[in-house]
Amino acid sequence: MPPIDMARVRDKGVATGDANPCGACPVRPLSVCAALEPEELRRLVDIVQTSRIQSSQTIFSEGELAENLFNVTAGTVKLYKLLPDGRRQITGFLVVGDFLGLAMNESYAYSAESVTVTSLCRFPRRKLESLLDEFPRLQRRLFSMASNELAAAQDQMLLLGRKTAREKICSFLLMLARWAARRGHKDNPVHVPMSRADIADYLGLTTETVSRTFTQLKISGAISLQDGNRILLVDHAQIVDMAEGL
Amino acid sequence: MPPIDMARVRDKGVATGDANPCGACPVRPLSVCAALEPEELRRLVDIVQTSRIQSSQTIFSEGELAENLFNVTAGTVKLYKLLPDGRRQITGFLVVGDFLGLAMNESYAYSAESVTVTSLCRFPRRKLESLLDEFPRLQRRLFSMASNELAAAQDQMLLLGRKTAREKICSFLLMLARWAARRGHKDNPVHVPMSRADIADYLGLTTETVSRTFTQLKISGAISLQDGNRILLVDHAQIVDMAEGL
DNA sequence: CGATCCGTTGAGGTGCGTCAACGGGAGTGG
DNA sequence: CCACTCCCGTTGACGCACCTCAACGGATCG
Repeated sequence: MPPIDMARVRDKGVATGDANPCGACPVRPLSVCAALEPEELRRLVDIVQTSRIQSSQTIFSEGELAENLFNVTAGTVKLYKLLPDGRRQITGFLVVGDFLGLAMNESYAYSAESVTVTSLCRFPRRKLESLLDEFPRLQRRLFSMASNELAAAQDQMLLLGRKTAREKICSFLLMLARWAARRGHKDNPVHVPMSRADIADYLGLTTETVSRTFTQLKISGAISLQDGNRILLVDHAQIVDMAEGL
Repeated sequence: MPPIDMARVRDKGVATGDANPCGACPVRPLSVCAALEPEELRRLVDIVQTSRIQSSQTIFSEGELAENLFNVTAGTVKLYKLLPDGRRQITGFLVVGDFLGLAMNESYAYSAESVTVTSLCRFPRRKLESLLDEFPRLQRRLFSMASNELAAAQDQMLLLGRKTAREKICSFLLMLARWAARRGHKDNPVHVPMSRADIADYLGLTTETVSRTFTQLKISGAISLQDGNRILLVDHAQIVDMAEGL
């Protein structure tokens, strides 16, 4: 997972971007840049660089000086932290519309890596921060996103600390379905772009346990594993119940 | 744990507050209200009500309409979420200077309860939000606090998902020491205001495992359990290592 | 066609949960 | 003052959910 060559990212961004890439951006309603005034949007366009990266590319690493913030416009990104001996916890997946860099001071608090082919808008941090001072609306939007992230983080703590493997897997499937619905995709069967190892590190399990739990759910008739990394939620109500331990 | 009588809270607040309680507030540097202009501070005073509550009092419950936000000026508060069968995850402890209500939309995303005798500043949510629009500085401060909370949440996910019981306990002790240091208290021995049950529900363990792990650390010579809920960190460097799995 | 990666399955071990008992401190009432 | 209860922290015995280690098949790729 080599780090991204930022010069190349910038070049590709210029190459793929048109004069006003944000004006026609189809995912704007989902993003930070939703509900900005035309004037504000133009100022944002001035500092943004779009780019497209392959899967398994490191976007930045924990502890690095945080010079750029990103908005995900396509694909999936994972955030993770490592222990010295290599144990990994994935703290979140980002999909279209999510903002990358909410939790940081001077340095990134986690590493970020693309799971699939991914499109990003890159904002130099200094410039974005001065825009924040000029446009309270933008700051308000970011604060609101941070609040939502915090609420999601609390949910994840409940999952990690108190749920069983089966409850974790069911919660995870429902989260994927909600994401798909938000993007306007069909949410059943649900597409699972990440590997078993990524799922395990997100849920605090091992790949073996993830695999076995999927098999159990399949045998019990709750789900059906389809090709193309898709999972059919056969008994949706039962999965909802199992996600909460009922 | 009966809910607080808000009328009584308000009355006590009026009773204990003086004309400009914030101007002389000793914990202001730690709080949201740090670095506000005198004019801004005066506007904040207009909407704030201070109160003091006993331990084990419910401040609000998950799912309730979020009508008030709080600032903790003394004592300790715990935030938690419950599963239908009663399993509990404490998602965080708040100490002096912490803001209560960062993660919410219309409703509270978790329940809040006092651990010790606690002093609170209460802000009606609507009024605080309109102040946010007027004073970007205030909004900036809240956003910064939310960012820090998010980074802390990521750390907690790593702890819950990937650390062993001993690593969890050592991380917890170091967190308490950092809090004490921030407050200007001596950080060794460290004061532990919460029960074993609260520690367990914060770390994703049971009270028995918490107790056993403390005993192990005591036997190994890393810590010493003192009376008055205090724990002496005998070998601080070793505890730091153990917290990270080294 | 070997090499590598990924997902699955099996066998066996263990860290932590469960259940139970006990002691000390605090509050309560006689 | 004691007797009683309740709550909390500790300790022991035991069980199990999940981890560890290992093997295997299918897919992808040079």
